[in-house]
Amino acid sequence: MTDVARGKAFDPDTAVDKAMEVFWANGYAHTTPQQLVDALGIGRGSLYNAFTSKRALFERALRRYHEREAVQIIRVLDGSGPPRERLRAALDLVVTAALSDDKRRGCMMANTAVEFGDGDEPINHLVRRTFDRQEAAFRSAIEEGQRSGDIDRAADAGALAALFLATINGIRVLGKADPNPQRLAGLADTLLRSL
Amino acid sequence: MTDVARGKAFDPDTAVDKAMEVFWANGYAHTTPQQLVDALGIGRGSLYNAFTSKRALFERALRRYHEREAVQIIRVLDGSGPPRERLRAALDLVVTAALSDDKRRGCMMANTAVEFGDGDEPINHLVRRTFDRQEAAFRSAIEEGQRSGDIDRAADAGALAALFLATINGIRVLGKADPNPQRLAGLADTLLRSL
DNA sequence: CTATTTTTGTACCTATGGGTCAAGAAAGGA
DNA sequence: TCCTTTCTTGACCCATAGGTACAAAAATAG
Repeated sequence: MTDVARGKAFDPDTAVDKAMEVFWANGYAHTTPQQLVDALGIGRGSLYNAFTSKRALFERALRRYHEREAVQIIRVLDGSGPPRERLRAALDLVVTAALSDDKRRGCMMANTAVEFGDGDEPINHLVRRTFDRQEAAFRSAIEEGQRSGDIDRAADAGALAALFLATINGIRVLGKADPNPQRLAGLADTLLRSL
Repeated sequence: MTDVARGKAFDPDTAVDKAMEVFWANGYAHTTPQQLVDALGIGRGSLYNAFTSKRALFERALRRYHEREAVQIIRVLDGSGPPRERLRAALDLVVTAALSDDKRRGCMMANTAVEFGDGDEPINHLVRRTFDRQEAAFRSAIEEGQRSGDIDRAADAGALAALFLATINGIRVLGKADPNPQRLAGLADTLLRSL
């Protein structure tokens, strides 16, 4: 066998987590290599050696965000218990996040959607997938509620799911501008009442 | 009288309009002085002489956006005709904009809210004011509908207005990621049906 | 202990960002 | 006509962004 070489001194996985925090809080353009170096606690050379480029690291961070954060809402929706309550829990998750987010980071997916638009296909693709999945989860929960009779069967579950998706993203935007409980706290109720 | 000097060769008002387009399409961070120089058709020096800084020009551009674009929705809501129809027209305005926006510019207010968060008070203030006014306009229209009996009087007009505001901002975000008519076209209907 | 391979960190590099400035040009008054 | 004032322009400037190069260090199989 050929000789085995030195191993990494830092855990790349943890590093991606830290990078995620930085990008999440600052956005892509407003994040500098220096901030990443400081946050990850490794040298500049190691950073580029391990992650190739700022852009590539961002993509990994965004993917990580999807796995760690964006999926939470899906888990809640797919959970057990009455569908209506799951819908409420999902909305509450978003509202609570918006209100307790003192750094005003918002949602990294929404932030990225806004910052990149269609400017970068791989990234845009990730964002779309996240939105699509969340929408699908909303839809499943709504349809389940319809089957169990909790939710009006005449309603268009797909359309409602889209409305839920739009609303949570709206909450994220409003939270960025003004995390005002007066405005945000009642939204879950109001939206649920319309079912 | 003191001597009169050379007049400006360009119209600052028109220039702000042009700057608005650039910032709207690219965001603040992704806009370079060079792009502004090119778009305004004036020299670099003139630009800084007339507008002081990129930041200051952005603020003027954002203010202009408020006057020119963000107010449209308020005008529609404050207009005449049945309140429900005005609400629909306002929502349609946003949906149509999202779907026909081939540059994916989205809404400059929402974009700015996301890009800056609370990072810049004067700018954040502008964004908040726009949102507050739009929310108030939604509320007025809803209350008018309640008085005329078109809308359930038991509903909380303020809460509904917040939901409308969140929804239009959500539409803007979704439009950025994926201007998909399947998802967006029905939103106005769905939301109105909940009244 | 050594040969091999990979990591590490710092010094370095180039391009661009955002901004300033000096030298002329227009426009009216004396 | 010359003067004063303000505008215009392109050349210039500095700091930072984003990334590379390379010498030193470290880890492991033998």
